[in-house]
Amino acid sequence: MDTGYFNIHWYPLGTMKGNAFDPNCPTRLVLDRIGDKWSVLVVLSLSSGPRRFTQLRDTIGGITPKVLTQTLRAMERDGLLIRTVFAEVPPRVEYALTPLGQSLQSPIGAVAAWAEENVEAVIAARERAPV
Amino acid sequence: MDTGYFNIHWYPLGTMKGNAFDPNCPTRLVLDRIGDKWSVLVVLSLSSGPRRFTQLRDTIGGITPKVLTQTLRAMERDGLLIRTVFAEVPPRVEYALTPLGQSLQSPIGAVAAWAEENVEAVIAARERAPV
DNA sequence: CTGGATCCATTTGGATACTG
DNA sequence: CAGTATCCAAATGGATCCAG
Repeated sequence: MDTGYFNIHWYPLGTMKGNAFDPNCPTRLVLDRIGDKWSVLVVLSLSSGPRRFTQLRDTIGGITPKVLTQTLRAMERDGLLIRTVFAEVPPRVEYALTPLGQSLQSPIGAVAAWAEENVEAVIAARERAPV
Repeated sequence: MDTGYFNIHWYPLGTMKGNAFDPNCPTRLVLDRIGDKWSVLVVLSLSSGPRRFTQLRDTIGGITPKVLTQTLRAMERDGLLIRTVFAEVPPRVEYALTPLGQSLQSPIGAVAAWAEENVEAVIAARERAPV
C-alpha cells in the first residue's frame, strides 16, 4: 500500500502545509484512534504496567465491557498493545502497551495534563457563555 | 459551581490516581472536546494567525459548513477562540485563538507530531492484523 | 473471568439547498 | 461571505443477558 503520504512531514507551527488537513491522509485515521476518549484512558491505565480486563474495566469508570473490548481490539490491531491469553481456569487475559503504545504516553500525557490544568478555565468559560 | 474536582492534580505516570478515570470528573468533558478530530485541525489551522470562515473551510479538507460552525461555536463557548464580526458588506468574520487556545498548541502539536511520525507503523500493524 | 450477542436510544455528521 | 435549515444514514455507545 502506498498512499503517497508517508514521507510528508510536519512543519513548524506557523508554516504548516497541510497533510492532516487532507481528508485522504492516513494521519486522520490515526488521530481519530488516539483522540478517542477511551483509548486515552486505556493508555493512561496501562502506563503503570500490564492490566487484566476486569482491572481496566474497574479503573476506567463508566465503560461497559462491550466498549472496552472494542477499544482494546482496535488498539491491538493498531499495534498499540498486546493481548496475552493464559491457558488457565478461570481464564486470565493481560493487556500491555507495546513500545509503540508506550511512545504514546508522552503526547497523551501532555494532553491529559492540559485538560487537568485547564478544566477550571474551560468550565468557567462555558458557564459565562449565553445559554 | 463546585464539583469537588478542581483541586485534584495529576500524578506522575505510574502513580496516577484517577480523576480522569472518574466518569463524573469534568476532565472527561474537556478531553472530549480537545480530542475531537475537527477541533484539533482548527487549532492547527489557527496556529499561524486569525482566519476567516471560508479560509478554515477550505483549509480543513472534508469539513462541511454545518460541522465547522458547530465546532467553532463549541470552541468559542469553551474559551478556546474568539469570534469577531466586522460590520461590513460582504460580511467578514474572523476566528482567532485565545491565550487559552494557544496554550493548547503545544500538547496538540505533540499528538499531531506523534500521528505523523507513526502513521506508517500503525498502518503496517493494521494490515498485518487478521481481517 | 472474559468477554460475545443482542437490542436499542442517541448522537454524529454528511449531503443538499437556501438566506441575510 | 458566512452561515442556517432540513433530512437522513451510519456510527456510537449503553443496557442486558448469556456463554466458554
